[in-house]
Amino acid sequence: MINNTIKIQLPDGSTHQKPRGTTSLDIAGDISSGLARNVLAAKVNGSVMDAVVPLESDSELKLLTWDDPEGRDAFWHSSAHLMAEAIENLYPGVKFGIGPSIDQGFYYDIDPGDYEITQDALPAIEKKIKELAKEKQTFKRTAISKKEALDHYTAKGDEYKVELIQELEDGHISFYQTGEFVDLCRGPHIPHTGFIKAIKLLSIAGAFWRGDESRKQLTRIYGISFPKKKLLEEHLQMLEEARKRDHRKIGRELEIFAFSHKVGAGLPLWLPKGAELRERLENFLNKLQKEAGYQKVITPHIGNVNLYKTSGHYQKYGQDSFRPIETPHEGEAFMLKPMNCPHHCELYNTRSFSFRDLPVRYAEFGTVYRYEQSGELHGLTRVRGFTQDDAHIFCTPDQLKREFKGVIDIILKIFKALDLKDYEVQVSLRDPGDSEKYIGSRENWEKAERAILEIVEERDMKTRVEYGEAAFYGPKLDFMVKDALGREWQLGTVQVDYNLPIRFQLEYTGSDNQKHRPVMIHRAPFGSMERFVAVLLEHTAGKFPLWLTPEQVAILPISEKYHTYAENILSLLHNSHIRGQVDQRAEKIGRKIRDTELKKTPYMLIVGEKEEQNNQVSVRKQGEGDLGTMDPERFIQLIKTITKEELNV
RNA sequence: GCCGAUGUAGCUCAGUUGGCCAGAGCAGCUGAUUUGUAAUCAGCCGGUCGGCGGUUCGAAUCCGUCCAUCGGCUCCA
Repeated sequence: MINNTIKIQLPDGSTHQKPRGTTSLDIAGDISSGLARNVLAAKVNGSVMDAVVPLESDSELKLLTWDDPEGRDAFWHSSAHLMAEAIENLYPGVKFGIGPSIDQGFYYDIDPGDYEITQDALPAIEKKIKELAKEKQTFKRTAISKKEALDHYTAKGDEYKVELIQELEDGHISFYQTGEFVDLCRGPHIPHTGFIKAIKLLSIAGAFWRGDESRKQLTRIYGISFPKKKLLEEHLQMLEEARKRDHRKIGRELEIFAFSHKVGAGLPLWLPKGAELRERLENFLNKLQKEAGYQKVITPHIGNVNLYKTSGHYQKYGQDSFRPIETPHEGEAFMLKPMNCPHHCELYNTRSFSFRDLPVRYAEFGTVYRYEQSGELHGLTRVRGFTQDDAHIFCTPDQLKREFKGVIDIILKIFKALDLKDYEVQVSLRDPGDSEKYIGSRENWEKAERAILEIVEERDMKTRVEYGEAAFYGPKLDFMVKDALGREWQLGTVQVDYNLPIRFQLEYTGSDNQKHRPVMIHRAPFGSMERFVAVLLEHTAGKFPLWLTPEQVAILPISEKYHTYAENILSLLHNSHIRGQVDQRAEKIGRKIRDTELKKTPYMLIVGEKEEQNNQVSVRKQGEGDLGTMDPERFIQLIKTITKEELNV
C-alpha cells in the first residue's frame, strides 16, 4: 500500500500529517491566512527553496518570512529579477550579468548594449517595477539541462549567461520565469511579485564583469525593496540618519581634520583638535605598550629602494607606488615608505640576540605613504598618507601564542576604552587545498593557526574564519568594524610573518648555541590613526568618551558679570587637567547652551549670580539636560571618576 | 584607473530657456543688549561661480579639457 501522507515537523516541535505533494505555502495557510501572506520561502530539511515546491516525503520545515535572513534574501533576489524584467521591458535586447541579493537590498548588472542607462532612467524603471509587482506574477521554475540552457543563451547571443552556465554542473540548472522574463537562476524565489509592496532604486554605477578590471564594465543598479511601504520609509530615514554621522561631515564640524586639493587628494590635514585627540589616543596606547614590554623606536619616512627589494615589496607593489625619489648626484633611489617593517627588521639586525633576549617588541607610530587609486579615496578611511600604530614582535616559535595573545589583549583594552562593541574578528588561514604557495614550515603554520583559533575561543570573540585568505607569509587576524552606512573596514590587525625574517636573515642564538630564525608578528591595534578616528567618529556621532573628547567642559556665564567667576572655575579645572573653555560671548544663556550642545561638549557649567554667591556650579550634561548645582570640587571628582573608569581597562 | 553624478562665500543652499555690478541663511566682524538651561537685535565684511581653453555682442549658465568631491567597480603590503 502506498502511503500518501507525509509527516511535516515544524521548528516548534509540532508535527502535521499532510498529503504527499502539499506545499510549504499550503501548510502556512493551514496555520493562519496571515502567515500564508507572509511566507517568502521555505527551509526544508536544511535547504532553502520556493514555498510553492510540493513536499514529497517526511520533512522538517521552517517557513521563512521577512524576519529570517534567508527570507529577506529570497525577497531581494526576487526583486532583482523583477527589476530585470522591468528593464528588459523598457530596453528590449539588453543583456544581464548577475543579480544577487546583498546585505541591504540587491543589484543587477546590465550590459545596456546601444542604450544608455543613467540615473535619469531610474524613476521610469521604478515605475515599471511597481506596475509589474501589482500583476502578482509568479516565479515559475523550470529545471533544464546544461545543453538546453547553453543553446537558449547562445541563440540569444548572451555571452554572460553562457559563461555562467559553462561553470555549472549539469542537472543543477534551472530557469525562473516572471512574465516574459526568463532568467538563469538557482532560486529560491517568493511566491509572487505582489509581495513587493515598496521598492527604491538607490544608485547606479559601473561594475566590471566578474569583478575583473580587464573585462567589460557593466551598468549596475542597486535597489532595495520591502513587503511594507512603512519599512521602506524607515530604511530611507535610517540612511538619512547615517549620512548625518558621516565622519567627513562631523570631522569638519568638530574641526578634527580637513583636506585641501592644493596639498593633494588623500592627504589628510589634522586640525589642532584632531591632533590633540590623536595624541591622547597615542598616549593611551603608549602606556599600554610600555606596560606590555614594547620599546619605542623611530625610523625615517623614506628608505632606499633596495630595502624594499630585499623585503620583496618592490617587486610586488613597486609599479603601483609613488615613484622613487632620487639623490641629485649619485642617482640613488629612495621610496616613501609604504610600510615600517623593513626598517624595523634592520633595527633588529643592528645587534645580535640570544633566545634570552626574545621577544623583542619594536613600536612606532610610523607614517606611511601608499598610492591609492583616485577613485578609491574616501575621507579618512582611505588615504594616501597615514600613520600606523605599528609594532613588530620578534620571537621564537614557542613564544608565538603568548605574544599573539598579548597583542589581542591590548586591542581589546583599546576597544573597551572607546566603547567599541560592534566588531567582528576575521581569522585568515591557509587554503587547505593549496599548501604549496605558503612560506614557512607546515609545523610552524599549524602551531600558529591553532594558537590563533585557541585565542579567539578563549577570549570568546565573534569570529569569522576565512580559509585561503592568509597571506603567503603567514596567518592573520583582523578586527572588522562597520561604518555608519554599513560598509566594513579593517581596523586592528595582527599578522604572523615567516617571510621577512628569512629575507632579512634575522637570527637569534638558541640554547643549543645554534642560529635560529625568529618569527615576526606585525600588529597595529588602531590600524591607521586616520581610519580609526574616522570609524570612531561614525560610531560615536562625534560624542567621544569623556577622556578623549577635545573639550570636556564648557563654562557658560549667565552674563559678563560672572566672567571672573567663570575664569576662576576654569583655573580649578585646568589644575585638575580637565579641558574646558569659558564662553565669553555676549549671548543669552539659551544660545550658549544650544551652541555647546551642537558641539557635543559633554558637560556645561552654568554660572550666574546664585552660583557665584554659593561658590557652586550648575551642571548640564550634553544630550541629557540639567543635573543641578554642586561644588566645583565635586564636579571635578565626577569628571575624574568617569575618565578613570573609562580608562581603567 | 573605470562607470555615473556633482563642484556658486568658511558651512548649507537659491540663481528660470545665456542678458544690467551673482543672492539668502548660518558662521565671522562691529555696535547695541547683560541675559537662568537648545538660536537677542541691527549694521558690515566676505565669491577669480573648481582651474584652464573655446563658442558668443555677452557665459555661473553652452562645448572641450584638467583638478577635486560623491556613489559604486577594481585594488589594498
